[in-house]
Amino acid sequence: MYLCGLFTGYQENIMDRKTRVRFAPSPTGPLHMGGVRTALYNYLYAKQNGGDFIIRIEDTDSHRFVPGAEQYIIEALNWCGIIPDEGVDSDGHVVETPSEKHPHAPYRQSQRRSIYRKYAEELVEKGFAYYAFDTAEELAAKREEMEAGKETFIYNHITRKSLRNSLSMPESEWRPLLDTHTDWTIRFKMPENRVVKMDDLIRGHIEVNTDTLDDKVLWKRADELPTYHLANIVDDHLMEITEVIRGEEWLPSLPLHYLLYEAFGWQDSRPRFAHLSLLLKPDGKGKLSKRDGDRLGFPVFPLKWTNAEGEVSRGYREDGYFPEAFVNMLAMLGWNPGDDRELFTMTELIEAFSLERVIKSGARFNPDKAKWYNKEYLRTKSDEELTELFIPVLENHGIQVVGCAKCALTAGAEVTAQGADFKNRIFTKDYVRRIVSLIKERAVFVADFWDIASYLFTAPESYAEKDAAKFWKEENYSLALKVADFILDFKGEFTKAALEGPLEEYIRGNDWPMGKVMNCLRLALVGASSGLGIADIVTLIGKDEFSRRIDRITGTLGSGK
RNA sequence: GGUGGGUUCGUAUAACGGUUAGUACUCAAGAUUUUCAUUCUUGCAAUAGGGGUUCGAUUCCCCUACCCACUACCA
Repeated sequence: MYLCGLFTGYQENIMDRKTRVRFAPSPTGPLHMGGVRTALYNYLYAKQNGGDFIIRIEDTDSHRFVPGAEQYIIEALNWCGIIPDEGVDSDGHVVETPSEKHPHAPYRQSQRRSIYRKYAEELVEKGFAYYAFDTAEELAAKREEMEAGKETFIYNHITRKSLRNSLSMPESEWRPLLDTHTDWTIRFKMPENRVVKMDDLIRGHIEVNTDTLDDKVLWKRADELPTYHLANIVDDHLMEITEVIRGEEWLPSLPLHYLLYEAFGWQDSRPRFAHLSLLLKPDGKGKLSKRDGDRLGFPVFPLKWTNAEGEVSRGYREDGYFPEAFVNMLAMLGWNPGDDRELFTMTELIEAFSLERVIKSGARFNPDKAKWYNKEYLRTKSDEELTELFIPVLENHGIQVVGCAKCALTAGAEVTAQGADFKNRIFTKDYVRRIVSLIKERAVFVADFWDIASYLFTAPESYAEKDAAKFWKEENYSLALKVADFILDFKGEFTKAALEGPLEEYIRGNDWPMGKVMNCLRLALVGASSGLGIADIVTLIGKDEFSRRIDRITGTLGSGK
């Protein structure tokens, strides 16, 4: 009866509370895409439940701090559209002083130092923890010694008696050490032979015997900082976190965390836990690492990162991925909506997400699928938007884009009716937009536009040998030149719609081989036997440029007629 | 080694204990097209192995194998 009452008390308590989840990264380097996924799932869960998504920086390891990592993490999440409700201000800085919107500041654990010591000592007073005076060297030696005898050293109820701590020594002996020594720790006194019963939102019921666990360090005197375990429980409690959604690597520490909540007397408000599986490398075995990205040619980080040694790691953003595509791809790696839908906006993800449908097993990352997502998102973008994105790419290739024909004049060029000045490499935005609308279905990234359509901005500099050998034959190009003349003499409106029909009629009417003739022209215009329809190309580049390209190829490849 | 978690086509995944085991990516073939690409159609391809429970197991239980994590005064 008593236990039953406790249980319902816990349930009611949790049910009444506003959903509050946190993403608590350690600023030890750039945020891995697996980390982004964890943040995303937290965010989706919070928003679905009308709750808060909180950022907390877990920088309790002073030795592993990496400058810039914190800012990187915030910027990466921001790029993904994962916007925190609490912990980070609108300028992207971690909040350091409490306010109405950020009542639990500071959100950086190194700035919450003073909070943790009293909690650690409370545990000692209650008998759930103790002071340990063994130096790191002593423990390492002990560990080595036991491993030599093929035994595993665990700091637990068996070994702690023979080690230097407040449990094995008389108080008169250890008490003074608290002042004279500066490298003692507070360790959790792991109970003997107790089965901890836990529930995970994704994995279900789990039981672990405490005899397999060790007395974890909770607080370090040397730097006056807690370890992850203590800081995490204290902060989650203080920040009123309702669900902890984190990586699988934390599952083994869950019993400790349960026991800590119990020791503090917080078991009734303990958050619920969900442990996410890891992201695995595309091939072979093991988890996804930066090396796999380098080896297989894809980013593992959301944003580009340069480390202290100057090594650069590519990012999804810099590689040309749309954040929506990246987020969508990540969401589907380990979760599915239960039906065949694959394309989701953030809003749709918030609606459809559920922890129940998160997959337990590790998910291999598939770079091909990531590209497919980008391709799908690329074609949903408007021509205007894509044009704006394409312009910087063009500029990198020495192409100038102007707003209109008049603007071209002020830029010292005169564009054709189509909006092109090939000599000065100046084109109107409208010209670019027409091209974008024609080629966007062929691309995965905006940067691909150049590879696909450079011939619409500059004449080909070389001609694909294989294609030339196949199509540039006397019987073909003599006919192609006649077709070129037909196009040049075309009196109707010079648009694809007007030209296409008559052009085809002309060739078929003469009973000429359509494929061969067209590819001859294409070779002259594109430099290869690929690309848009001839009518598209010529009406885009205009008669002058068309004629120039025909002349060039006859001199280059032809018999010099 | 110990503890915990996991295992459906190559990959991501679907399937109240009853399906010809579905879908997407990749790959291949075909159709369309003036080429390429797109698009469309088709195809290849999976329940790790062994025991149970059951009329019936991808689904529940056990064992084995394999994979992953943890086993730090790191998170």
